[in-house]
Amino acid sequence: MKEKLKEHIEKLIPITDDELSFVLSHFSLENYKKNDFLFQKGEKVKNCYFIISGLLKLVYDDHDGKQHIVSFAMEDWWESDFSAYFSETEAKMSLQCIEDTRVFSISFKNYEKVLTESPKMQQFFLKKSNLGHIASQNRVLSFLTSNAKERYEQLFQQYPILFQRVPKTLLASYLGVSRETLSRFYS
Amino acid sequence: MKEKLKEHIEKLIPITDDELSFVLSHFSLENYKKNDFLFQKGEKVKNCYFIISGLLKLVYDDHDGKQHIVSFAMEDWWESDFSAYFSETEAKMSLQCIEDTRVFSISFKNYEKVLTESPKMQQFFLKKSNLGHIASQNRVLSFLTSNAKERYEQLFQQYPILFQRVPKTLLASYLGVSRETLSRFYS
DNA sequence: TTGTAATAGTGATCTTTGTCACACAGATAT
DNA sequence: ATATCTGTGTGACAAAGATCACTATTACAA
Repeated sequence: MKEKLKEHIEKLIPITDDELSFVLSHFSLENYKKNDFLFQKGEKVKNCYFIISGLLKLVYDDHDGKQHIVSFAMEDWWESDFSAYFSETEAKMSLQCIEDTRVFSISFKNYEKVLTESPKMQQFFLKKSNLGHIASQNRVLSFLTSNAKERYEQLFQQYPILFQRVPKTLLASYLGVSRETLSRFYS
Repeated sequence: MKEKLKEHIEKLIPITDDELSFVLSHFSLENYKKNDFLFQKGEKVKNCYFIISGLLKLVYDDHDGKQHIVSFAMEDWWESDFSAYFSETEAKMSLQCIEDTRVFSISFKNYEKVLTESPKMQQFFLKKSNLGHIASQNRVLSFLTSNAKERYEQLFQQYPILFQRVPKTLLASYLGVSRETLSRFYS
């Protein structure tokens, strides 16, 4: 468990065991069951999560009650409603388990503490944030350059595992296409 | 000019004049004319830019030769092909002036130097990166939840100034809609 | 075990958006 | 001054995708 986070951090920044235990002391280990919410729309978002195992969806509910999946979060991902987390306000999205899930959770206060006391972790979070920004920009790009079928094929190439773990209906609402249209792409 | 960058930084992090001059010594002031490229697809991306005045487009050219606008960059914005900049590789996008433009430019080496020697600037860039990530995610969300006309209206609400400074053809390619369809939205 | 969700596939039809063709105005260069 | 390029609007038609209706299968809870 601790190893998982250590390996994850060391992909970007080398870190000693001492530093790691300092960092870990600011996280708490939490377990959730399928369909549990880590937070819901309208609630204050107190935590950011590192996913140790399991699978989640970050969902936006529009005015018609339709669900839109902003992202799937898997092992080794960080997830939250970052807008709400960093500004300590109410979530406009919900984070819900698709499978039983285990996470390390960090409060905003602790996040700030880790940042100020560990330059390495600040470097780590900066790199991580840059990568997140780039990933979102690439997703924008796929909406600009590709039609629904192409986006489906790109997703299949990038995360084939999702097609085994996630109902097609959810994939559709991640791709921005109706479930019927998605279904016709592979029939 | 220096004032502009100082005010910009201080929106997120207080900074002394000494720190500012240290930071500024790592930037260089550059001027470009309408249609000039700051970098083009395929070139190494050596710099990241803070825009003092003017207007730019970050463009992705697809295999059919169609242009897609990933973002417009205005006064007070930071822009680059961040994926290429941070990994010191070739641009997959181009950055081109829509108007005459004045920027502060910072090389990747200098960026890293500023980060390691100024904790405040590291804080600043972290916050900035988080905001960039959130903005991109919101753009994804608008593709998921809204049709072309709604996206057009959202853009008009958020950046009315663009509609005076940018040809409709470019707005269309930012919104992910054909120029003809865009034209029909307000006629 | 039986009834109820949730998931998935598919035909028919409607709506949105893209593409092609053309006209025209304004800017810019020679 | 005139030719050329850019930007824009619009009609006609084609294509992509959404919606609605119905069916079937599987998973799961009482």
